[in-house]
Amino acid sequence: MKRPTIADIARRAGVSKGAVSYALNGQPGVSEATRKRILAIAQEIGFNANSAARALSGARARAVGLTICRPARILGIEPWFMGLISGFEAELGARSYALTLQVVATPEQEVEVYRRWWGERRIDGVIVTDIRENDVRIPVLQQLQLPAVVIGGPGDTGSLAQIWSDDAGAITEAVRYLVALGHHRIARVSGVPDLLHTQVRTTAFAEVCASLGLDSAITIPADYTGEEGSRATRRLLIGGDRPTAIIYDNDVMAVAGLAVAQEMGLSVPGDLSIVAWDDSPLCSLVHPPLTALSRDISAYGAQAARELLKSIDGDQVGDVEAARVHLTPRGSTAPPR
Amino acid sequence: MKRPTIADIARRAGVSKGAVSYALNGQPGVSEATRKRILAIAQEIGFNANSAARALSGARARAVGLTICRPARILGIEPWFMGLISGFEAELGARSYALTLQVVATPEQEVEVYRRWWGERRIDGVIVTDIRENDVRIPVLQQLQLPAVVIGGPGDTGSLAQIWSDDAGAITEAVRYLVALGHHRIARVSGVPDLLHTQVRTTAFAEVCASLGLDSAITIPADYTGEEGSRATRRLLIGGDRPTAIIYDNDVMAVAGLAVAQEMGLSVPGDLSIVAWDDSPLCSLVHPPLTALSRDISAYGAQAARELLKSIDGDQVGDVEAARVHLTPRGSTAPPR
DNA sequence: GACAGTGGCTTATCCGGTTCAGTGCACACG
DNA sequence: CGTGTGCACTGAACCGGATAAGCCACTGTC
Repeated sequence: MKRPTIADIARRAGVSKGAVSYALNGQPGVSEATRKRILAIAQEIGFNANSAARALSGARARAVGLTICRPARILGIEPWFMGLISGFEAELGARSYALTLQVVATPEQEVEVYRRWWGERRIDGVIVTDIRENDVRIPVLQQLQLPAVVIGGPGDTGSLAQIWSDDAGAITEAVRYLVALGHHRIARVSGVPDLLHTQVRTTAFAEVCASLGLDSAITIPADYTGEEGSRATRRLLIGGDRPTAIIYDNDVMAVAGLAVAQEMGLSVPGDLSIVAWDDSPLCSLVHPPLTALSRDISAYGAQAARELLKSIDGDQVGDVEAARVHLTPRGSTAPPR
Repeated sequence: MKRPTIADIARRAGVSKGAVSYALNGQPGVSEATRKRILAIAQEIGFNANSAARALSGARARAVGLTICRPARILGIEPWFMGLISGFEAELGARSYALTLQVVATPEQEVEVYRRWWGERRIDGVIVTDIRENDVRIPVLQQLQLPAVVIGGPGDTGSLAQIWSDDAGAITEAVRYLVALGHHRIARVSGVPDLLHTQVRTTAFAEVCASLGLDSAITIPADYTGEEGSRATRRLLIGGDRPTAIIYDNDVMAVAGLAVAQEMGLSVPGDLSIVAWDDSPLCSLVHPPLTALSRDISAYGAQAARELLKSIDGDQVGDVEAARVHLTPRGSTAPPR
């Protein structure tokens, strides 16, 4: 089956290719009558502009890129990325931008992918997640002048747009809540320590615990997987004065922690309170349902996509704070007994 | 920053654009010495062929498409798609094909997306998941002559390649195992009934239960979400002669079922045995860990991508059976007491 | 020594859009 | 009636590769 081109439309409408192009793109230069006729023909023969030809003649590729740098075994179960992606799609789809995905192993590979995409003119911008301190990707993107939105700060992103949520405020709220319930020994199982938002949370956690005069406030670093979540939880629970509450940096580790508590015969929330982060449906799935720091990941993704599209359109964009993270109390938190 | 083109390379090497193109693509027509010189220059200036130009001159777009037709609230937590995607990436990345993703709401929208992609020449082929009976997408893809690999059969895919796993065999194995443990009343909570592989499983389940003379063998349809998994489980467990074992069509519903059992004060596996499907890390995350019908989803995805690339290369492809699904017994199954 | 064959390269064309510099025409105006 | 203006549209160049056709120098053959 042959794909229709603007030349086909031009022939049938008895006008030139140029006129068709103007008509289809809503440019001035054709009469209203001609435009309608051309649009009708395009509709009739099911015309879609060849994206390659369009991209080649200077216009947009009408695609944005997302690289994901996490091991495959985490990706499947981690609800974060899929939530983000469905948020992107909501915005991109509406403006018929495509989303190009690439899973990589290291930040260095991400840089390579950016360079390649840029050279190939494959995409008009990228969404950068899992930002680290002195992230190698930032200067490259600036040098390439590739529109980008950084998720996971706040951090020093130079001229790149960024969108971030107030993780420090969120963890402070969670700790205050636990203290109000009567907890004195609160621990935390964190995500990958290199990531900027992990550092933000770690610092804020230490500060609020100190300011409230808590007995103990350790953070054990983990990597978002269930295995490390279990391991960290076991380490915390076998100690002499074990914590009465644990805050986890994502919900997968929180669920794993819950299983460890059950396996050790501890009751949740009686012996141990658990607070998860992200609040995907996973949290309401288990018994007891997990208290969580909720945020609408899809909405976060949608907002990031909107900012990126703005940036691609040449609008000035800066820092944007996403909707507030809030504590959703469920059955996994209670006063310690 | 200006992107280097083959014209830049040609100028620096003192040859024509044509020669550079031959050299870069490993075509005959240039001497080994010239080829090396050209490749060295390309390397040095960081050349990447403009994908639009390449696609325009008849070559491939070097991208494949994947549409996902599931509500956003399922996507985040369902490990299946991310597993599949990371499998695709492993193969596609190696041949520097890009993966273009689109989340849609209905199969009709998927058809539209396929038509648009085809018209735009944006992709060289598509991966089709969640196939239904008389799926509307099959005839469209055949008509467009768009290379495709169908996942989720076996079904009637006409000339399209397909890859499928022996779900009937798997569920038979699970039922036989439960019967061997001493179970007589086995129930099942299925995925979306429209999907072909759900029907395959439902039929096989009914058959094996009948052939083994089981007292009861109901399948309650659900939709892969935790909520419906809980609901279906509650319906099963409040009845008079409740089942002693339940098989779930994915692991999210199985985890939800486990939570319902715990909430109702039933012991797992003492009062109720649970078998999950897919065996993502989620199954080993909860307590007790879930017995599951395991398959390597990433490997499945990788195999699908390989078949698709073959099909794009014009090779003949047909039906392929994926690696066998096998039962992984864990703590959630035991003889009924 | 004429001629075919071949390797190595150049030239020109094409893909399907966008865009800019015209062109022809109608109409207004002095 | 000549001129200016604006509109609707045409024609052609251009984006950056792939590729068919053509050209030249050299080799081998009879």
